[in-house]
Amino acid sequence: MPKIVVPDEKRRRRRPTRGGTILTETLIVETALRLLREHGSTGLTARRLGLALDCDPSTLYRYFRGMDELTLAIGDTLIGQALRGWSPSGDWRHDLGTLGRRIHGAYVSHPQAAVLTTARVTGRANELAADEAVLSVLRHAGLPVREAAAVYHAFIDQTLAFAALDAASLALPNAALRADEEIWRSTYARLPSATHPHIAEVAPLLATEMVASAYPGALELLLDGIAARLDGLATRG
Amino acid sequence: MPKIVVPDEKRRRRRPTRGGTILTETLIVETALRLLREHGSTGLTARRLGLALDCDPSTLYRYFRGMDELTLAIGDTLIGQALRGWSPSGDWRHDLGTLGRRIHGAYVSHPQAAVLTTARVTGRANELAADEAVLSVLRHAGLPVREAAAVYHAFIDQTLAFAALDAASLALPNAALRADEEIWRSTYARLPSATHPHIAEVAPLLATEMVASAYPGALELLLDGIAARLDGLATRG
DNA sequence: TCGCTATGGTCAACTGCGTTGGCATAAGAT
DNA sequence: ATCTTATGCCAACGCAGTTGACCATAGCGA
Repeated sequence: MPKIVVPDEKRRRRRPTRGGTILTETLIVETALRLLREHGSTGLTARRLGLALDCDPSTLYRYFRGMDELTLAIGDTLIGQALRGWSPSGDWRHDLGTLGRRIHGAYVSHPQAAVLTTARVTGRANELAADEAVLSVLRHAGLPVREAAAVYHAFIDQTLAFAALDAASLALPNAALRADEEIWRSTYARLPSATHPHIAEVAPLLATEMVASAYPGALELLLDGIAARLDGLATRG
Repeated sequence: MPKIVVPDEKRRRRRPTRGGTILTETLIVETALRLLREHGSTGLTARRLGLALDCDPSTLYRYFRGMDELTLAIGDTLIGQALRGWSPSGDWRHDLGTLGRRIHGAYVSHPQAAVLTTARVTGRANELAADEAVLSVLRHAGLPVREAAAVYHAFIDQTLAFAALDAASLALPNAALRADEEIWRSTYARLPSATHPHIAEVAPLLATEMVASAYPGALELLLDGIAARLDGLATRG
């Protein structure tokens, strides 16, 4: 068994599969993303991936140590998509806002994949680049190391937390989604005001309110907080 | 197979299992919580649950339509634990803070279970009670219906989002946890300052910073925001 | 007290999952 | 042309959720 997995760059012999396709790490990841989109966050299986790539499932173990490592590669690809083409403008507020929205957006636009990876640390190239970018913006804005660390933590966790939550509800398997919608219709929308007066009162409003993400608002609040902290530093010394 | 599942209150004939235990919905849920704690968030299986309860896995289908419905019941139990013994003090800021910390705390104290349920709508009794409580606090604080709906959305999503993220990292399967820690040690802590200067600079700080949750701070920010909105309402009319 | 019936527990089986060890073969070096 | 070995394939293992058929018995009406 392949205890050793050859990294993509080091591969020399690219032998085509039974069906003629030539495998690549990126081809595998992209196909995995497609399967996730098509079949939901539990729909990525080694067998299905093998079928889609027209290769044996076990072949995948030549490229990744297991499904977990494939998951990490998928996560890093998402971060890569978020950063593609970005460069700092020099305005910290604008840059942080853009980074946050881009990362959140990349995850949310692949909700089924995001569910699998938001809470993981990949340590791969794109993740490192993103962290470096955020920290760089904070330091150039004038935050001392200690404050930069704290703010970095809040910023990245809030971004990932909302990404995870938003992605999770977008990515529910169809059955669960229908179940949740059904609960909304059959339970929340019909609650008698005798027992649940306040829910009954806002139910119609929530129907439109709850579909949008609360992230943009929360992000602005956070940026306000950072601005206040920077003001404090400037006036005090 | 049992298309019809008899709700717990309606059960009449409580026949003991092969091993003598008498099944209950709550006994099943509590055993499930124990299994989740002991075996991680993927460690709850029908077979294992049957083993722990000394009954056949298929028996569980007499109580829940499937593992998904059991999951929802587990989620509602968590919310129930969060609210147990709580009653409003009348001070909206204190009450909202307490509700947020209790809900976040209940999920985080059962991280493996939280991972499965944070993004689900159960529509069961405890969830409804929690929603009603939050909305009630907001309305009594003086927020008009429309604002209450928006703030409710931000509040509950932020609480759940951080709960989901914090729980997810606490609940990683041991293998993944070790993998992530290893990445931290082998990659982040050793990044050369030539390529990633800002990460290298804060790496020692982050080691202590990243273990704590960013939720309490984020919650206070949100409460500040609500306070400001209430001030605006008071002075303007 | 007796029997009927529906509840609720059990058994065996199906499909699909990740993963592994052994094997075959073609790509690339010589 | 030949050799090595990287890389793909095959068969199999154990475990998952779920289902249908079967059976024991609790609790009811007589």
